[in-house]
Amino acid sequence: MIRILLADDEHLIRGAMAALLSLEDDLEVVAQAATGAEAIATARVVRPDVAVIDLQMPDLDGVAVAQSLARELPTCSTMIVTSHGRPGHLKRALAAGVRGFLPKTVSSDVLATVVRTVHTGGRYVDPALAAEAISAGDSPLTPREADVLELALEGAPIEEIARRASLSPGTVRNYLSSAVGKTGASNRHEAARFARAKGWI
Amino acid sequence: MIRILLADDEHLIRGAMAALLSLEDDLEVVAQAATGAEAIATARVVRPDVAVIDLQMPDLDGVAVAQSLARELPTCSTMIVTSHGRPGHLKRALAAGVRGFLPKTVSSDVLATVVRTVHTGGRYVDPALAAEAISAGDSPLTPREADVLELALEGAPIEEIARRASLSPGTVRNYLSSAVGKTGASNRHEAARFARAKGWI
DNA sequence: GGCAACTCATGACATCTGTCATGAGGAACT
DNA sequence: AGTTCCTCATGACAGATGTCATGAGTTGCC
Repeated sequence: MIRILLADDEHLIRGAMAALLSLEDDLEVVAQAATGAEAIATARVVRPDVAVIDLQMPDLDGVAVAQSLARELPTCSTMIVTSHGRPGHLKRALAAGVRGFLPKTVSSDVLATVVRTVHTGGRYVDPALAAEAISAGDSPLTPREADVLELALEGAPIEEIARRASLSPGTVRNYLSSAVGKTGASNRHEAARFARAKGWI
Repeated sequence: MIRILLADDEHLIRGAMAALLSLEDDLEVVAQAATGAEAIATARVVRPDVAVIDLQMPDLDGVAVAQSLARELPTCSTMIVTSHGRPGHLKRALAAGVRGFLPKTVSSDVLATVVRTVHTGGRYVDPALAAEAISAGDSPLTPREADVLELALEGAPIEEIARRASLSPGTVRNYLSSAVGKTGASNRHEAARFARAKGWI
């Protein structure tokens, strides 16, 4: 019997996935959590075999949870399910020791199969997401460029970005100009959206 | 027995919700669809009592589906479930004749209850979403301002917005300037994000 | 008919942004 | 020690953008 921890902030989906997994004879959902913090706390107590974590949760993001779990419970395999598969997340997730990475568009059969796969030490990444990640390539942005571009995401004026990054406005413009060049965009807003889509920020 | 059509592009969630609803004695999921078009086509054939539609789907948006269903199958009550509850959608949905509007954070009990409620002619809107919609208020934007602002969402330069809206660049700047003033933003990108958050575009 | 609101446009002006040249300082690698 | 890259900064310039005044044409309402 594989003991599973399920974490997703959407009750409906969490409950539904629990119902699905419980239909399998060899799977058992032993705990559920609605936030990242709750997931970690619960995992410490119930020590599940496999943790199925939603990528986007109100507090901690799924990858952060995976990182904690990998450190605290090495025997627990973590897999992530997500609605919006952005390439950058996959890369971060694998680096955090995640063993499975799936979009929520997969069927329940696949979900159950992957739970078994990661439990026996295997890995599974959704082929479509993997292809996307490969085609997205590595980020050409320097760390600082990425920082600044991220602050530009919400549409703030340069003045504010400079304050929030503790940089001079001129420097901010230089980084943004460089980022715009690297992304092929025609202004920082387009560049920011592009970089976000590629998972670079 | 209430006959239900379920539409959601995420297999996992659709299958899971179907499993949950089927646990109820008086509910029966008679059809499932992964896209808006598919949902409409299927509904024409199976003529369900209640349609449970996801708001965001690859082709048609949930509200558009609801509109078609209301016209073609007046006996079928439509309800919408969604992950990201933006105020504007709720307003549009109610205008389209949707009888139930829920975030996916609700429990399965609530889902089943609401299915029964809309089937008997009642209405149900999640209280939190309703509150949000009220606090968002009515859009102060004129239709054209909203159009132009929407084109500005992706960060395109004015030149391109003008082409896509078939307007002169000067006119586009006027509309955007007006929209920026009304939203209290400091540039069109911030204004666009703000308006989107309020559900105005 | 008169009024108000919306749509579309032009021109002028100030400011904001994007681009480029340039340079100092630090870290990493050979 | 030399090279390369990143970080941070300044100054200058052109072009993009935001703001304002103004006006013509349309529609809907009283």
